[in-house]
Amino acid sequence: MDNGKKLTSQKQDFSAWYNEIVHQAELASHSPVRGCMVIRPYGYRIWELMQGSLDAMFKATGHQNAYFPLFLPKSALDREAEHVEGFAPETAVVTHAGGAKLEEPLVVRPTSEAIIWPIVRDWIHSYRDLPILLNQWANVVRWEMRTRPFLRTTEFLWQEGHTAHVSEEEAEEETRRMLGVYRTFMEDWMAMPVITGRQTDSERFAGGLRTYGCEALMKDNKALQAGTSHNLGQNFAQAFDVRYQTEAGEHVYVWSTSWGVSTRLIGGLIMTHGDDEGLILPPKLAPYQTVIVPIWRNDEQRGLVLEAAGRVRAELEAAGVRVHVDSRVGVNPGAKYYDWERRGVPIRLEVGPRDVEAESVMAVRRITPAGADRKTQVPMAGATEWLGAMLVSIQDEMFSAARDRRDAATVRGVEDYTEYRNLIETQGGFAFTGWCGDAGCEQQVKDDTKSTIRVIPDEEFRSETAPVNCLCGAPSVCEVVRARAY
RNA sequence: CGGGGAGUAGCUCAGUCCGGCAGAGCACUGGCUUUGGGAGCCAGGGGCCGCGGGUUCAAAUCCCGCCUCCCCGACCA
Repeated sequence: MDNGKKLTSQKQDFSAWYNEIVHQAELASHSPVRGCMVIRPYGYRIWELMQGSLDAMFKATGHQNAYFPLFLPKSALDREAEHVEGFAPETAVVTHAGGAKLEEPLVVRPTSEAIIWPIVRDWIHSYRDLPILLNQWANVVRWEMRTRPFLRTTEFLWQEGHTAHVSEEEAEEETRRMLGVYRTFMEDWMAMPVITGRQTDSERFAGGLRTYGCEALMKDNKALQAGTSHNLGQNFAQAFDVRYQTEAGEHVYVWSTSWGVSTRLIGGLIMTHGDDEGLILPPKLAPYQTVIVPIWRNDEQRGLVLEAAGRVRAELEAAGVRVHVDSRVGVNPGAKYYDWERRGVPIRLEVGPRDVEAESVMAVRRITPAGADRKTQVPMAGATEWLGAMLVSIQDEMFSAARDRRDAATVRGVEDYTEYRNLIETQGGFAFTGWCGDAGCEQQVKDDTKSTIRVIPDEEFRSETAPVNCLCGAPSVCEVVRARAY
């Protein structure tokens, strides 16, 4: 399963630590194709669990799944000027197919607005056809210069929501609603706290009106944009002539939105919770919420222990717990412990002859640091209730720990530029500062410190007293969150 | 595209300076003994030494050309 080596220290080289976890926890493999990734079954199972809960939330907010073509005619992408300018440098283009040169090149979708709206426009005639609330689970391709497993890959899996509305207010409401859905998912399922807010114009979706995002802070104090929600205004409706007839009989353009999260979230999960022993998964997204490791010395004990393990498993399964019995022969219990710790399983249950005798199981929580007293003896009779409650508790503890770490790495009220630069270069983290609103100033700080304005935070995240000045000394027009980011 | 590094077994690499049978650890296969924190012994399998050319009796090693990957920057969900 692995090469038996300890992980490197995350303090020394977070990037190497991250890559080792990805490989040792069997989440992904390198692809022979540049910058692409192979998601292995264990990693894909995490994605499936993410898909499941997100999809349920999309359905609960009235959305329906659909599927649209992988290829965009180049002319369609060209329809929205800012959109094509934003995405053209990173598109892959098919020029030949069927043994001949194509009359019109096809662009492998970097996002699907340019294929969805030319199609969906024919579904919309009247105000009674609106809103259109669609979601697509798909892969997209963006030819980025630099790639990292899950965080930035040439090809990635995601969901993209696309909606059309009768008014700007409705579109804005939808944009904000889905940002909220993302936040709920990230915090309640991933146990990853985020700051929500609006992006500055320089970070806005190409062709959109307003972009909102969720920003998380990784363990190395770098920010990760975990999801975005865009109010596209009428830009795409105009580009693709998507109109409807109002009650009064006028033909007017729809207001559209789009929003997406990707397999990048798996990277966020790793970098929010992992430690030197490997991955740590929140119970709600763990392929196995518990793994039972049977321990025996001879065939007789093996029979007894496996029988007891089987009973515990059956009871847990009946209670809806995702459980696995690691009954591999010829692998020592210790080796199994390391395997499942590396793969982030929240609770390990050990069942040996002594436990069978005492009618109990030995439970070990992944989030408790290695040490003498981390094992808890749990009576077999109440094991299912104990474990169910413990999974809930672990989910909460993980969120609290991540939020505390994020808050501890957050600084407010910095106005002096030297102090800011020093902060970013030494400890990193989120810095709440003022901003003059000038894009030139934003760019200057970026060039200078490699840090960017991550988000203009929503009200609940703002400081009690608004900053007076921007880092440049000019009066601040709004508070912003700055950080170095992935 | 600029700066640096590396291509040898599934993985991590040694061997290259100074040419002479293709190597180690881990992983894998079989056998026996083991199993409460990464088991031991024995026996095996596995190679286009990145690619092409050149020098030489002889090239992983020297020479020429090419390709690829990784790291740091510029781009980004």
